[in-house]
This record gives sequence, C-alpha cells and structure tokens, in this order.
Amino acid sequence: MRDFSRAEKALKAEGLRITRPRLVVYDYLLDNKTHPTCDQIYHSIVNDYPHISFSSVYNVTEKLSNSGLILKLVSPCGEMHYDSTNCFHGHFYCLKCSCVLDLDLPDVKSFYKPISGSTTTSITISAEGICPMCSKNEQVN
Amino acid sequence: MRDFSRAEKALKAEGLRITRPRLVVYDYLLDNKTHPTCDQIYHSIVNDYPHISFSSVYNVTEKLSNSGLILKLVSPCGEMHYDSTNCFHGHFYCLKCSCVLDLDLPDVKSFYKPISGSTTTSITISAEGICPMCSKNEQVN
DNA sequence: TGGGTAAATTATAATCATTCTAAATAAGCA
DNA sequence: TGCTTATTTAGAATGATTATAATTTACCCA
Repeated sequence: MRDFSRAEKALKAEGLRITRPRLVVYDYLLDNKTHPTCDQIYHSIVNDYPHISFSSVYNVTEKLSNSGLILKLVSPCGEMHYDSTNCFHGHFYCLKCSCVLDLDLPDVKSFYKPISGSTTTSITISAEGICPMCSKNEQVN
Repeated sequence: MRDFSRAEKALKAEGLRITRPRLVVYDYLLDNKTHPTCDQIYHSIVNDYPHISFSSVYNVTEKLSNSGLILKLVSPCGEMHYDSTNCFHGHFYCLKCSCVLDLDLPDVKSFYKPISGSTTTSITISAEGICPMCSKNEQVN
C-alpha cells in the first residue's frame, strides 16, 4: 500500500472528502510529472486499484482541477492533460509523440494587458514542435 | 454572388485548387473575425450554399490551416476554432459565452527559450476569463 | 475546347473522448 | 453506530471529429 499522506493532507486542506479514487489519482499525479490524460491515468492505476472506473478518473480530475489542486491543460489537438504542479509555467507539446514538457517562463504580468472591461482568471503559454527525443530519432532514420 | 477574388488569389498563391467550398469557407473567415468553430462556419454558410457538407467544412479548414492561410485555435475546453488572421497575436476565451477575442501581445521571441534539442513550430499565448460584455451583464443581474 | 486523371466533395457510417444517468456504496458527522 | 449526503460505479448516451467509398470537379494537356 502506498503512502497517501501528502495527497490526503492536500485534500483535507481543500475541504474535500477523502476517498480512494481521489487518493489514488492525485497521488499518481503527484508522483508522475508526465501530464497524463484521463485515459493514461486510468491505465496506469487500474492494476493497483482494479475497481476504479473511467468515470471516477474523470470525476476526480474535474474536482481536483476545480479546487485548484491540479491544472487542466488542453493540447493543440484538444486532448485534456493534467498536471499536479500549480506554480506558473508553460508547456511544450510534441507533434510526434504527443508528450508534454514543462517550459520555464518569465512572469506573464510583465507583458499581459487585459482587454478593457474583462476579467482574467488564467493565462497560458504553450509551444508546439518536436521534442528533443523525437528530434534525435529523426536524425538517426 | 459574393466576390471571392481575395480568397481565390490566396488559394492560388498557395497552389491550392479553386473549389466552391474553399472559396465559401475561406471568404467567410476573411469576413468574420469571430473565430468560429466548424459547426458555426457550417451553419453560417449553409443558407447561401445549401449543398455544402460538414465534411467539406472540416476538410477545408484542415487544408487551409495546414497551408498556413488560417490559424487553428484550441479553446480551453478543447473546441477547435479558426482564424483567418495569420500575424502573431494571442486569444482570450470567455468562460461564459465562449467567445474568442484577439489579444495584442509583444513579440514572443524576447522571452521564449526553447528546450535544448527541441524544434518549435509555433507559440501560443492565451487567456481565460469573463469578456467585457459578460462582465457588464453580470453587474446588471 | 474536350478528355483524362487525380483531387476534392459529398453523405453516411464509424470512432472515441467525454458526459450523463441511476443505482450502489462510502465518508464523515451526530 | 446510524443517518445523510456526496461519491463511485457501470453502462448508456452524446457530440465533435474522422474515415469510407462513391460521385463530382478542377485543371492539365493535346
């Protein structure tokens, strides 16, 4: 049995009920910085927790992202990915292998000017291209 | 009959065949800077061009965005929008009415540092929030 | 100008990620 | 421990997008 204390503490701090699907999904995200989709999360945890359902993974990621514990990212092809890091950074999406990598970026506030009369809740910076690993493989072939 | 000369010229310049669906869809995008989805494009043009099919709208937007004539945008909820403007700018997505507005932004190159070994094909900056019109309506209610 | 060929269009079916539904289960409080 | 309500679950439904295969069209060239 894994140690879910960190996940449990965070859920409690947000006033969320402690349930097994939430612990398992959130702990997986805390441990894996690969920005998985719901499908990938499901297949990664279903061995250790055979009774989990797709619905639960969708429910849990929705709940956690609404609470601000995790980030919901949308890839250039419209797939939803989840990220347990909540400090600001950008994302790089590989067009070949669909991996998602973190980008270090300066504070956005320095150049972002909101549209007059609008309210901004989040800013996203992302890049598309070929990741280092795929670039390397291309040269070989 | 509309004047499709601008659309026709652009298609020719890209070496693309001049077809009615392409002229109609591209001309619509040139005239409407509302960043519509394929569904919205279809419903906007079907009256003037009753025989157009959903497939054609999808095919045409795909072809035009691959050629660089139009931009394919993904909204925070994963919907695909299309934009005939091809100079760099950001986008603001309203969480209430789902409208998409243009954002003026400085040149990204000033702060973007690509991941070592990667190739970047495009950079995207977007913001989420409540647009000016929805903000105004909220205050009234 | 007309015929040939490859490309594009069309209508329809299929796909697939996500959401919905309703019944069963479990969390957390008294 | 029992109660109430939120959560989970399995399966069905949805809906945007993609695939298929037949028809039509664009455009090159004689």
